[in-house]
Formats: sequence, C-alpha cells, structure tokens
Amino acid sequence: MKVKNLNDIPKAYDPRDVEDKWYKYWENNKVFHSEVDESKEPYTIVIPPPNVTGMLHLGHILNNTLQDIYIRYKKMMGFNSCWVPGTDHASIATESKVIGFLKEKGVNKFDIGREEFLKHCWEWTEKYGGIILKQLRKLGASCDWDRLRFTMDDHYYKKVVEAFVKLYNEGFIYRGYRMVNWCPASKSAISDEEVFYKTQQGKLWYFRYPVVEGEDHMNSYVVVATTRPETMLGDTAVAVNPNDDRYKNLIGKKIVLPICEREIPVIADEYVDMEFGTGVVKVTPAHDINDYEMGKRHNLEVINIFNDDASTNGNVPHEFQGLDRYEVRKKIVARFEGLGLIDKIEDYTNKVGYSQRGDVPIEPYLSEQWFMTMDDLVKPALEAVREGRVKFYPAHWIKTYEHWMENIRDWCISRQLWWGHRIPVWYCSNNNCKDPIVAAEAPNKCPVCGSTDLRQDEDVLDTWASSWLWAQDVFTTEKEQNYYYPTDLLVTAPDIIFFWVARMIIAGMKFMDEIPFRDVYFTSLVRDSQGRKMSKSLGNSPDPIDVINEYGADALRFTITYISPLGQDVLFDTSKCELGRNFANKIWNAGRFLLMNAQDIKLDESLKNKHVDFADEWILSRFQNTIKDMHTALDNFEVNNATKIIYSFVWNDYCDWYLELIKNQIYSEDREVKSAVLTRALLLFEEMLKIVHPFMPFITEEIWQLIGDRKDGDTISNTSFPQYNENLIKKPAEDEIEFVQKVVTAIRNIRGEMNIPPSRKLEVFIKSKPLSSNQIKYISSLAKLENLTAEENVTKPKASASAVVKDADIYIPLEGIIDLGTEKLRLEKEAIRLESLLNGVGKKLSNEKFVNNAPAEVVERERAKQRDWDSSLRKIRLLLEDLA
RNA sequence: GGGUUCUUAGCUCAGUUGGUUAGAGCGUCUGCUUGACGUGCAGAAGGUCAGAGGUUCGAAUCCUCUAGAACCCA
Repeated sequence: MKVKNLNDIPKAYDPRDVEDKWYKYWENNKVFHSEVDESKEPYTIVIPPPNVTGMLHLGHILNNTLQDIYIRYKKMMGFNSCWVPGTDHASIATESKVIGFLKEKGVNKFDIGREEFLKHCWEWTEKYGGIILKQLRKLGASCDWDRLRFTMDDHYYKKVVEAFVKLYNEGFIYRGYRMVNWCPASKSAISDEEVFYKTQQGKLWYFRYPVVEGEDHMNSYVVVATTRPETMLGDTAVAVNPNDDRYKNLIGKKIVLPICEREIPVIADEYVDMEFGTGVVKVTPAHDINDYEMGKRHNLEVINIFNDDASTNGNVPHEFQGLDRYEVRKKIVARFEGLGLIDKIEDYTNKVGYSQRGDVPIEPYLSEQWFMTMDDLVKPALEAVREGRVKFYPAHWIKTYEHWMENIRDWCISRQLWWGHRIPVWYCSNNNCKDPIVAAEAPNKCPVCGSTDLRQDEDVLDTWASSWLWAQDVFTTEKEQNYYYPTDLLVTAPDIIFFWVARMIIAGMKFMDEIPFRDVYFTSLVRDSQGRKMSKSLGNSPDPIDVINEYGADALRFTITYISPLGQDVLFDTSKCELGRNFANKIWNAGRFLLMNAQDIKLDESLKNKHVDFADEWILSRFQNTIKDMHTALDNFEVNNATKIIYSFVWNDYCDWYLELIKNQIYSEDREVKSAVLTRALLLFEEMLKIVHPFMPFITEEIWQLIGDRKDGDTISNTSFPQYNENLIKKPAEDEIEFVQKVVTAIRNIRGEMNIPPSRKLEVFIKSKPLSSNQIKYISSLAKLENLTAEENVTKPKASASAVVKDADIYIPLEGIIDLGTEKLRLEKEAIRLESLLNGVGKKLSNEKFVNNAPAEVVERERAKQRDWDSSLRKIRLLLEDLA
C-alpha cells in the first residue's frame, strides 16, 4: 500500500476535469467491453434505445444511472456485465423533423421522392445521432460501445423484415380496409397508444334535422346533438335507442339531411345512449369508430368527406370543398343558423384525441392498412408475467399489463411514412395476380405470371414493430445470442409498458420461445419542483448537461437516485444536486484527511491488526451490516434505499464518529500506532469507495487512484465488491460505542443548552461501573473534557448540570455558569418524556391479552424498556430533588 | 364510466412481512476561525402519520367508507 505524494490537494472537490479524464481512461482501456466467456455468468442489459436524434433529458438521466449502477455493481460482484447501447430510428419523430427542416428550404418530400428524402434522413441521423451518445458518456454510463446498435443497421433491419414475413406466413398479419387513428399532420395512421387525450372546452351543437312525414311534407324535425358539426356532411343515418319511447314512431322514417339534401334513414340501435343529448344521434360511419360499427350493423352507406390532411374532399357540396375541418365547422354552423336549424348550443367539456407526434386532433379515418392479430400472440407473454418469469418492479404494473393484454386489439403496423423498415410486400402490376408477394428479399419476378413489373408497398412499419426485437437482435451471432439472451434487467419508463415492454415480451416468446428479460424496473417520472411534468413549452426542464457542468455527474447521479423511490414520481430541482455535491465533497475530504496524514509515514498492512480496540471493531461491524443492507436493497430494486445506506455509513459512521474517534491515534507520537491506525482507516476507506463506486464512479476512481500504487489500466471498476463477513459483526463493540455516543451527545447537549463554547474544557464525573481507559479517552476527546472521572462511588458536585445515560449518571460541575432554572427545565422535560413513555409501556404490560398473545420476545423487549426508563426516571427525579 | 397509485415534520420524501422512543435531506433557530471538509462541525425546535369507522392484545402499516391529488384505460 502506497499513497501518492500530494503537494497540493484542493480543499474542495472539483469534478470537472476529473470526470472527463476517467471516462476517456475507461474507454481507452475498454473497461466496459464484454466478450462471451462461458466461465462467467453474464449480466446483461439492453438500453432502451433513445431517439437517434434526441437529446438527453432528466428521465434519461435517472433511467441510465440506474442501469449503470446495476451494470457496475454486478460486474464487481463477479458477473460478466454487458450493457448494450444503441438508438432508435424513431420513424415518425425523425421524419417530422426532416420534413420541417426541408420545409424551411422550401422543399416538399413528395417533390424530391423517396430515395432523395431518405438521403436527407440519413444525413440528419449522422449529424445529430451522436449527441445523445456523447451525453451518456458525460453521465458515466458504462456501455459497451463496441456493441453500439441502431434499429436501421443492416443486421437488425433484416431481422425486422424476417419477423414480418414469418408472421405473415403464419397468418398473424393481414391487410385490411379499416378505421384507424389518422394523424392529418403526418398523413399517417398511428396506433392507439400514440393517441393522447386532451380535455377541451368545446360546444355541443343541437341541430334540427327535418323529418319526411309523408310525401314532401316536412312539418317536423328531430334534434341531434353533436360535438363535430362538420361531420354532418358525411351523415348517412340518424339513430335512436329502440327502447326509447320518445322516438319509437320515428324508426324507419326518413330524414332530409340539411345542406346535402339527401334522404337518410332513422335506425334503431342499442348503442345509442338515451341520456346523452336528445337521445337522437347522427351517424357518420366514415368518421367515427362507433358510427362505423353501427354502419356495418345496418348496412349504411359510408361517405368519406375528408382528404388525408383532414380537408374536405369532393364528396361534399361544392362550396364546402377543399376546406380545413375547422373552417368547415364554422361554415356549417353559420349555414344552420341561416336556415334556422340550430336548436341550441351548450358548453361542453370533452376529451379530444390528439396525435402524440403531430400534436393535432386525430381523425378516425378509413384506409387500407396492415394489421397484426394479437389474440394468440399475447398468451405466452401474459403467462410469462403471471408466472413470475418476468418480474415487474414495482409489481403493481402487472395489473396494468394484464388488463391491456386481455383487451388487446389488432395492431395497425403500417405507417404512411418513408423513414423506417419498408414493408416487405410487393404487388404485381398484372391485375390477375391478386395475392401480394411477401418476402424478406426483393423478388425479381412475379411467382404467378413471371412479370418483372413489381411495385413494393409504399408503407413502413410502426417503429415499435421494429424495436420489439431489440432485446434479442442486438446480438448478432447465434453464439452471442445464446450467451447473453435472455437479458437480465430492463429499466424503462412506465409510459411505454404497452408500446415496448409488452411487445418485447410478446416478440421474445414468439421468436425465441424465451422471455427477453427477467426483471423490469419501471422508473419514476421526473417532474419539476411544483410537481409538473417536464416539458419544453413550460421551460421547466433543465438541461442535464448544464447540471453536470455545475455539480458534476456523480452529484447528479447520486441525487437523482437518492430522491427517486421505487414506484413514485420524483420532484426534481437543480438545487437538490447540492446533496450529491456535498456528499462528494465529504468523501473527498475524508480521503484528503487520510492522505495528508499518511504523507510522512509508512503504511504497513502487517500492522493492520495491531493496536486495535472496540472502535475498530465497531466500524467494521457497521460496515458488514452496510454491505448486507445494500445487497438487500439492490436485490429488491430499492435503489434509493441503497443510496441512503451508503450516505449514512459514509457520513455518519465513518466520518462523524470513526474518523473523530481515531484522531488521537492519528496524532500519536508512537509511529507504529499512527501507521497501524492509518493503514486500517485507509483499507476500510478503499472498501468504502468500492461500495460507492456504482453510484459515483468518477470521484471513487479518482480517489482510489490516489490512495494506492496503481498501474496503468488499473481501475476500481475491476475490483471486487466487498464481501460480507459475519465474523466481523461485533455486538459488544457496537454497544460500547453506543454508550460513548450517548454520553458524548448528552454532554454536548448540556453545552448547547448552557451556552458553553467548545473552547471551554469541562470536567465531568460519571457515576457508573468503571469505564475502560479507551472509553474515557474517547469520551474526553469527543466531548472536549479536561478531566473525566468514572467510578461507582462518585457523588454529585454542587452546582452541576446532569444527565442520565442508561445506568450512568453524568455530572458536570458548572459553578458560576449554571443557570439553575435552565437545568431544572431540562430535567423536567426529560422526566415528562420518560413518564409518557412509561405510561405507554405500562398500559401494554398490564394488558393480560398483550402479555398472553404477543410473542415472548416482544413482551420481553417491552419489559426491558420499562426497566430502563423506570431506572432513568428515578435518577432524574433524584437529580431534581437535589436541585430544589 | 373502469383501473392503478398516493395523502407521514414548514418543503421533498423514507418507514420491507402489523410490535423500535415514527426517521432522512433541505429549510428554521442557537453556538463554533475544533490541526479533512462553512459544499463544514455541534446542539435544538418541529408530526393526534388526510378524516371516520372496523379487524387485532397491538395499526402509519390490514379492511371499509369519506375527502382530496396524480396517472392509465375507455
């Protein structure tokens, strides 16, 4: 053991240079690289691939810090840790950005065509794709960068296409003309999960529709209520509930649809809610999912009134054509007003579906799409979670998962976009060849007629229909896949439980016949200090890189895990990083203290068991418990608990007490004593750095390098996590220290209450059984005493303040300083406290049912408490009498 | 409308299967140029665990209801 010679160790830890330096060092030495090694058990995590052109936000920080903690921890526990990084092509998100970029230059994607447009996408990807990966390095993420993957990599692309072909051949994929959620901004179908609902203050318009009573007699009308007046142009019926007595006579009659002047029937359907509006609803099969179903039941005409950008098409009267849907709405309402056909208008709050990507209201829209039938695919995936082969943390997400899986609908997997995995389907130009050609490789000719005039489907796959293979196909050889798959842990946000987690499990069971991961950790949602979601528009989302530059990555990592309980949202504020920064500084200074004192002395590991006393036993005992508690916390994914365990050991046990206790020996004239104690303190400090390392990799590496004689390439990352050693648990030493701590605290308390400055040394008498010389030494030094007498026959000096710790009376003579009133108040307060405690325990113990029913050890514990408190109370009362 | 979760100190939160004197960080108050650290040290104040009922010898913890908040699904 050899400490580096340090001429100038800064007083405050500055992470800036340190962090970049060590990240480069780790990368250069390929510390994070993993290879198949059958002699070791793998521990594998695949990163939830961020959008390739995305930027790091605080959610990523939390998520990736957690992954890094497990990767580093497991590595130090002897596993072959492998963290596969990568990015997602994010079909619709990236395409929208590129379209926006081209638009600024006055270019439209349809003008330049598919190939040219994709070139721009790749350029965009190359230009911005590296940013988030660099940012992950700033965070200290120990990804195996040699395994960097992208969802559009050749190998991965091929796998996605092959999966499509396989599912098609097995009958899981079909093409159909269906109603889908249509995003008019991106002019593409989107999935149910990409629709979010906004509560909006809208109106409910009550329209009068004239009823055809007899031949050409229109002397009455029905009133229909609608939130979307413009869709009346596509109405093909009016519906009432068959049980609604008010309207029974209407059923079967005809309505003349205003403006369009077409006759439509009144139908009866159970779907109609008699309570809503007037109980009569207009039916627009082309633009409402429920109306569409009703239309199928009643064989209604389906009139599509919109183009793919939600402007009106040629199916509406000429004057309304080619207008945006909200323009049309205004005009329709105005026209109804003009015709005197508005019954009333009410304010109405409803939820409107918006496209997550385009942030415009979605349009239920009929179109030709590719679908995957899910019913049979979900079964094994559902079982895997139910049977606990895949575990969720927190477990309550299982219910959400089950509910979704049980109510799953066919998945629309085609998107009218260009950036992504193009659907591997070709159509022959020969009208006689009806069947599409579905193949992983582009066919040369039509297998039926031999024509070479083939046209590939224009659409690409939903991004999630590619990323669902992530856990299995980031491994590119069979050997690797066999070794690393199934992976061990997935850390992700709960908002993609359906999009991604569920679908990955489905894909794993389908294509690998095996779960994709054993544990799924759902992270907290990071909110601002007022509990609002982080959002760009609110401007309440700090740039993590700024935070890192201000506080250090270690500080940010430690803080965000410290404040993120499993299963709860976390309220983040940049200033909270002071917690982590201060903690880093504390570790730094503890190290600095040891290093400074070790400069002029030879450390010698053979001395480590010499001049040992109960303080040494105590701190090692505490350390064992700390290790044990950390394993428990990490095994249960209670990462915030783990950080708290570390924090309290390092700060409270090691720094506040242990280092203070050993200062006498550190300053000892006896060089062997000094060497022995410093050797021990540094050895433990090094072990302590190891348990902190997964959480704060940079500072621990920095100090680890300073406190030992390291060779190039050495890293704390490659050391072993300290092993729990039951033999080092020493209850007697813990009790002895506890007594010392209580006595010291009691004396400090008196100092505080009596306003006695620390510079004034005190004389103290303790009435107790004799204390060991070490105990006396420690108490004297920590409580700043000039003399301490501890004997059984001590009598209380006049004018002294006093306290009771266990069986011991503590007397501090304070002639001339003591304020008897203050002292009396102190003791009375203590007496009242003890009385109320005794009252509580007394009630318990006098309750026969408690004594009879409670476990013996619980009862015994209560009895012991009663004895202790009772004896303390007696002593306090005597002291009070003495004062009076 | 259905589901999930939450309500503990001024603030943000811990509190594992019911049994500790209900804890931490921040903030507040008091003292400290103590030979690692003021990004620090020492001490203190502060909680009828949202409310009501129930189960139990015993409830912050389990059950029911009420009030409030958040999220998901329809």
